[in-house]
Order: sequence, then C-alpha cells, then structure tokens
Amino acid sequence: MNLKQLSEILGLSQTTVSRALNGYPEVNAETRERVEAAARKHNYSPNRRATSLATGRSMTIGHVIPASTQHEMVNPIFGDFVAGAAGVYGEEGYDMLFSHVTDGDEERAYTDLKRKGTVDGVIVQGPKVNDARIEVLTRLGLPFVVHGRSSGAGQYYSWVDVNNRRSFKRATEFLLDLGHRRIALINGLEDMDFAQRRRAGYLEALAERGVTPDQALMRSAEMTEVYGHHETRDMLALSDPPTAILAASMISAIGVRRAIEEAGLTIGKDVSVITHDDELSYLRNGQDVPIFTATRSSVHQAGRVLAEMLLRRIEDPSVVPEQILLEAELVVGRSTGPVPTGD
Amino acid sequence: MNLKQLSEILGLSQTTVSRALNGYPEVNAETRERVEAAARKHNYSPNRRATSLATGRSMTIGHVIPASTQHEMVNPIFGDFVAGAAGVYGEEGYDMLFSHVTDGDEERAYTDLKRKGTVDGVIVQGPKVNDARIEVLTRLGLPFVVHGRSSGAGQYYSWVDVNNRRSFKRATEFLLDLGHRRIALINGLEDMDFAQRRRAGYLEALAERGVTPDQALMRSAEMTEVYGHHETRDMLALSDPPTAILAASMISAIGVRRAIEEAGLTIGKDVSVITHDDELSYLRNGQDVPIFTATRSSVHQAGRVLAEMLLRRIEDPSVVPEQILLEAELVVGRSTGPVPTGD
DNA sequence: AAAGGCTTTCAAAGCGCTTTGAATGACATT
DNA sequence: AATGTCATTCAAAGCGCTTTGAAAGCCTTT
Repeated sequence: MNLKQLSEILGLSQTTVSRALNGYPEVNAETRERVEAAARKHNYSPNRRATSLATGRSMTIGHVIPASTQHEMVNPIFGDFVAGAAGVYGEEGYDMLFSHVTDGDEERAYTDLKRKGTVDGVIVQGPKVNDARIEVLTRLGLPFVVHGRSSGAGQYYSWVDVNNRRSFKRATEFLLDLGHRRIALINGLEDMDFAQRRRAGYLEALAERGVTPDQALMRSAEMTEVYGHHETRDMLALSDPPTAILAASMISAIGVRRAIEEAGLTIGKDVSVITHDDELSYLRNGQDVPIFTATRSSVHQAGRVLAEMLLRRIEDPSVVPEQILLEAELVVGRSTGPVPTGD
Repeated sequence: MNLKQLSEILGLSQTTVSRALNGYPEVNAETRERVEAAARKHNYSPNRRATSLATGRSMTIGHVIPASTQHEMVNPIFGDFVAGAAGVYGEEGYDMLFSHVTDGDEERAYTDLKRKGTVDGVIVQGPKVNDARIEVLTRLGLPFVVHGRSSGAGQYYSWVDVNNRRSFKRATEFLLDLGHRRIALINGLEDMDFAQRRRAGYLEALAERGVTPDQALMRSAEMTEVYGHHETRDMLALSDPPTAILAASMISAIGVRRAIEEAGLTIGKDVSVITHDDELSYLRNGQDVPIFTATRSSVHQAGRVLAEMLLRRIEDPSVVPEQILLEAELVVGRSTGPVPTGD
C-alpha cells in the first residue's frame, strides 16, 4: 500500500492525502478524518526512503564508530550513553544509525554521511585533545554535538561534558585529607580529552598540597577490568606502593579491587580506592551504601541531554552552540579510609 | 555534486556515468576510467536515499530495541555482540540501524520497518520462549536471523545459538564431581529462551546424579552485578547454604564474588563459582589463568556469524534457513575446588 | 551493397513521496 | 452582476538515483 494506491481508494489526489496525514491546515476536517481512517485501515505508513528523498531529511542520527578503536562499542559506558540518546530519538521519531569506519579515515566518513544524506546530524563521542572531527564537521555544515570537549579545537561547537578536572581534583583532595600521600592514578587513554582533564585535576590537588607526583603511580590505558587489575598488582609490588588509588571507571575499579584482595589486603583499610562512576545499568555502584567512594555522573543522562541538544540544532542550525558542564557528585562509600599508620 | 552535474561535466549521460561507477560491463574501459577519475576529483558519491529509493534496497540492517527492556542496550553483552555484527556490516558496505520501540509493540515496529523500507533485514536478539517476533517476521517476509533460539516457534528460521543446555549440564557435572551437592543457579530472566535451556541442563545433571533440586537455590533476574551480589548474600545466609554457585554472566559473577568475600569466605575454597563467559572485551576472564572457571563462548564472534548469515539471506532469501549450534568450552580457573569438608 | 552482430551510449520512465502553483467553487462584498 | 476572498483540492514538477528499451556507430559477413 503506497500513497498512490491509498489516494485512488479515497478518490483524492496524492497531494491532499499527503497533506491530510502530515497535519497541514488546508484540508477539510472531514476529509482529514476519512483519510486518517483509511490509512489506519490499510495499514499505510509512508516509505521512509521516498519521504527522505523528497524532504531532504532522513530522520536519522549518526554515530560513527572507528573500527580501530571499535572498543568504543564494546565499552559498557558506550552502551549506557547510547541507550540514553536512543530514548530521546525514539520519542522524537528519529532512528539511530551506526556507521562503522573501516580505516580510521573519519574525515571521509563524515563527508560521505553528509553527501549520502543518510543522517541529519551526528554525535561525536570520545573526543581527543585537538580532535580533527570538530573542524571537519563544522566545515561540512553537518549538525553535531560533542560528548565531552576537545582542548584546542576552538570555541564554537556544542558540547556536554562532566567537570572532570574538578571532580578528580576533589577526589584527590579527599584522599589527601585522609592522610594519603602515595596516590595512584589509573587513568583512561591519555589522548582522550577527558583523561587529560582528570589528570590535570589530580596533579593540581597534589601540587596545592606540596605532594610531588610520582610517574610510577600514573598509569593510562583503555579502562578494562584486566587493566585495572594489572596496574594495581604492579604498583602494589613497588617498594613504596600507593596507599590510595584513583580509578577511571567502575570496570577498572573492579580490577583494582580484585588485585587488592589477591594481595591479601583490605580495600578501604590497607588501600583506599576512588573511582569515577558513570552509573552504568549493569554495574551499579552498590545499592544503598556505595561499594566505592566515587565521583558520580550519569552517562545515560548525558546521552539524553546530548540527543536533545542535537535535535534542537537540527531544527535550527543557526542557534548559537550550547555548552553544558555537569558537576559530578562525590559520594562516599566503603572503599576509602584514613591512611594506614605504620605496620 | 550529484549525478546530473557530474555527467554534464563529463559530457556523458547519467546512465553511462551510473553504469561506469557501478561496474557494469557495457561501458568502454577508457570511459570508465575518465568517469572514475572525475568522481574522485569532485568527491562524488551517490546519495544513499535516492539509490535506495531506486533500487528498493537500503543497505541497512536493523536491530529493534524494546524500550521496556532497553536494558538490552546497556547490557555489556549486547555491546560486544553488536560490535561483532557491525564489523561485518562495515566490510560489506551496510550500515546498522537501531530502532527504539516505545511501547513494546514489536509487531508494529517490524511491520513499519518493512513498510518504510528502512532496512533490508533484521537481527532478532534475546528471543524468549515462544517468541512472537519469529512468526511476524516470517509473515512479513523481512529477512531475519535469530541470536539464540525460541522453543516452540517452529523450525524454519535461521539461528545461531550456544548449546546452553549442554554447557550448563557439563558445568553442573563438574561441580558434582568435586563433591558439591548444594549447587545454586543464578540464572538470567527465565522468560528468556537461553535461561530456560541453562536451567534444563542444570536440572538434568542433578537428576542424573540423584540430587534433588532446591527451589531456594534457583534465582532468576536480569544479569547485573548487584543482582549477583544480592542473591548470593541471600543464599549464603540460608541455614543450609550452597557450596557452589553457577552464574549466568561475568557481570553477575563479579557480584557473586563480592558477596562471597564480604561474607569472609574464600572463592574456590569455601564456595565454588562457575560462570558463563561471553568473552566480553572489557570484562575478560583474567589473562593467563582464568579468574573464574567458566563455560566460554565468544558473543562477539556470534555477532559476526549472525551478520554474515543475515547478509547471505538478504542476498538470496530463498535459501533454506541455516542453523548453527556452537559448543561452549569449559575452562578451569581459580574459582572452583572440592567441596569443603566439615568445619 | 545489404544485412546482421557487437559495443557503446543515450533518453526517458520509474522508485514514492512532498510541495509549488494553479484551479475550482462557495460565499461575501461592492 | 461583477469582483474579491477564502477554503479546498488537484496536476505536475522535483528529489537523485537505477534501469529499460532504443539508437548509433562500427565491423563482419554474405
């Protein structure tokens, strides 16, 4: 059943039927009802491909996944983020499209997306320091919003970010207040912008208290469980091991805990741990009392906010960029305590 | 730059240019080269919307996400599965589309997908016992493949599944061999087909050894960390607690471990644990020696296999359904040991 | 020299929708 | 009675591609 058939059944022109279904005012109320009834009866809904060719809008939002770091997709944080965004898309009648870039050639991917008209806008995830994508998208005129920021990529783009610097500074201060001086940072990949900012906050707090940072206590990689475990085991074996650890995500924190326990130590007593908690659906930070003391900010919520922002931009691309900085809470759980005194 | 403009520049008809670019044989080799060079030079690539309207194919694969159990998306297992599939789509020039169904009315969602022509085929995830989707899709004639099976949904559809019954039977036998009799099952949601099969395997093994199953030791819910923790704590508090636990995923197993440790018990000594391990990228089961004894089967790989299967079906919908049953390995880690003897 | 067969190119139709510009009729206004 | 206005409706163009059916040009063959 297509528009032509439906209009023939109704004895109306395609124009009128189309207008009736799309809510245009110049249609007789009675006619509109007839049309709507017939559409329901014959289970008609317009062909998306044709509509989008005619209107130039695809009602689809793109997320580009580089194959090289395809990890983005297998990262549980990604799932929660995307689920948040998908909720908004669904409410507004948009679909979500993932484009898998084979060769890391993101510029071409975006150019194609624009050219082919597959999407009306994109969300940029995991921005790096000085991320080239922002310039490309601005130049292409494809509406976009960024999850996070990119230092050095200019001012005029929309983003939503957590105040990573401040939250990691506060977390570090919290540990310093408990008497810790040997504080380790198990960070995400350091070419990621967020990781840079977290590190900056950590270093800032140490500097203000006159604690000299130790390169041996600063680790950086993709935030897997095995990574958290590996680095922790490694550092606990140092002659002067850390008494506290700052982890970048729940997942690596789980690895941190495993390493601490394997070493026969008690978390929150022998070694304190603070993690960033994205409020992942499958990895909640405990029920009533948090498992980990944590800097908390919902990535699911960030997904929603970004999706809404993007749809606004698509609606009216001329509006000035919006920029939202979310503050993370510092919630106290059972993984932190005063620095252990001597043996 | 569109086809019309490009062909004007070249002084050729749109027909010839289109054919040259799409590799049709009836184009002079020299002409083809000229066309290809011009396309590259002017950065031309065909508009996907127009192509798909003309050909009736969208080069897009759909995944339907019910909003009710939107958990599907935030489940780390989902991420790894989808990443596997996305890899194949990318290689074959397909995009991946997520359709968020607001009201759980999946029948309508699929009908629309078919009607609107947004996708060429779909992957059905998380089949339940007697899943209605299979019948709907068969009726619609929309190519599909199922990740898992659906008992009672007939024979003629394509699927890839892990032999869940056998692997959980083997895992249970392994624990029985170690002397365990109080074996708990922390299963997934029991309306899921895979959970039913795992339970069947577990019960079968118990029955063969003459062990009476205890309803108090069989739990079922979504496989989060908190769930694993909660049920384990609960069961360890029983007057006759389990000495071994079978968990449905790495994530709930992590919760199981947390509860065991909080109870002051040692995993693999006081309580044995076996989990199913989907080989999640961010939650690997250890590096060299597995953390958990586990039934292992890569969900990422399953995603690849299913995607390939689906593309074959789209290519030729008339081929008979393919059905692949994967066997899970049983890998021995450090979480299991002989049943503790007395106090 | 005419007929037939290739190779190569083209004009035009069609995919299913939206939207422009025009037409129709009914009614109110002069 | 002529004009203007408004509410409805329509025919047709256009979105950018693919594909059908025809044509043009060049060789061979008879």
